[in-house]
Amino acid sequence: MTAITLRPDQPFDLDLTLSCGQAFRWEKAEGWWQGVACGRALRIRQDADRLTFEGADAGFVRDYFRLDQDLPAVLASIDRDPAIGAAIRECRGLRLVKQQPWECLVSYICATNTNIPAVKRRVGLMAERYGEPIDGPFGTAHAFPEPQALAEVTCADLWDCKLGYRTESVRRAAAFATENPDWAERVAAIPFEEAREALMEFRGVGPKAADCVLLFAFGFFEAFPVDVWIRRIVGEAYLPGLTGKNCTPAEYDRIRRFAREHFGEYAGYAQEYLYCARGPARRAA
DNA sequence: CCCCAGGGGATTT
DNA sequence: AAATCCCATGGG
Repeated sequence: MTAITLRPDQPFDLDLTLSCGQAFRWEKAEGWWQGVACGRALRIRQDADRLTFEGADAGFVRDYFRLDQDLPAVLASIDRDPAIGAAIRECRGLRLVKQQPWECLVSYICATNTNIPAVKRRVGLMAERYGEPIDGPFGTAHAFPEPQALAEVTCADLWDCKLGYRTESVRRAAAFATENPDWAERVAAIPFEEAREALMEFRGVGPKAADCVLLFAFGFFEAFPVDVWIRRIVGEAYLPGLTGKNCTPAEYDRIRRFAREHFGEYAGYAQEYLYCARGPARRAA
């Protein structure tokens, strides 16, 4: 068991961070969050400025939760109007965790046209069946499977992980990542718009999934994923001219380019704060 | 039971 | 380029 004390000038809210839907392998039980991240089975809780955890060292925890990113500076940079200002006041301490590209890519392929519990189920089944076992603080957990492990799974068995019509997309991504193990390094090394195009070469990855992976795994904080909630929120607060119910490609581009201009280089943080403050989690609660 | 959720791809206009 | 349908699953 390890504990670290958070700096008073660097807010962090573990509950908001893990419950806002950005990562799919966390569950809260009896006051503790437990999950698997980057091959570590981690159990962690927060009491005010104290973080207590087991399953990883302090360096990993700081890195995964981006505790060294200057959050007040980020929030100050996006705080440009009353709507985002309210979201910041409500969700201060929410941080974007640093996910692994491969797991994040597959997770968001599995997230198309579906809800968060279903994504968790799919990712969990793939890990449980094909991921490396990890002895951790809550029994045997499983790492997310490496590309080769998934590439060797038959379509029928992948289908049985409840992937549905996404099965073929995951299978192709696994084959590609097995043959091109440096794919993520190459995406990380090129400019944002090019990286976005590169991710959309994957079958099953469109604008929304690409923006999520760019934001959550590659640290492209200007990425602004647009789902129906964000579309609704942006339509109400910023772009009242939005028409129709569906987000057409042209409309998607209009929203994300507006956000990049309006919020600046950390537009992705604005997206998370708006989603967290006014999206489905809050309305349900 | 039906409806909603609600992303990407294929097809058609 | 825009509109329409379909895909498999989970939640209300």
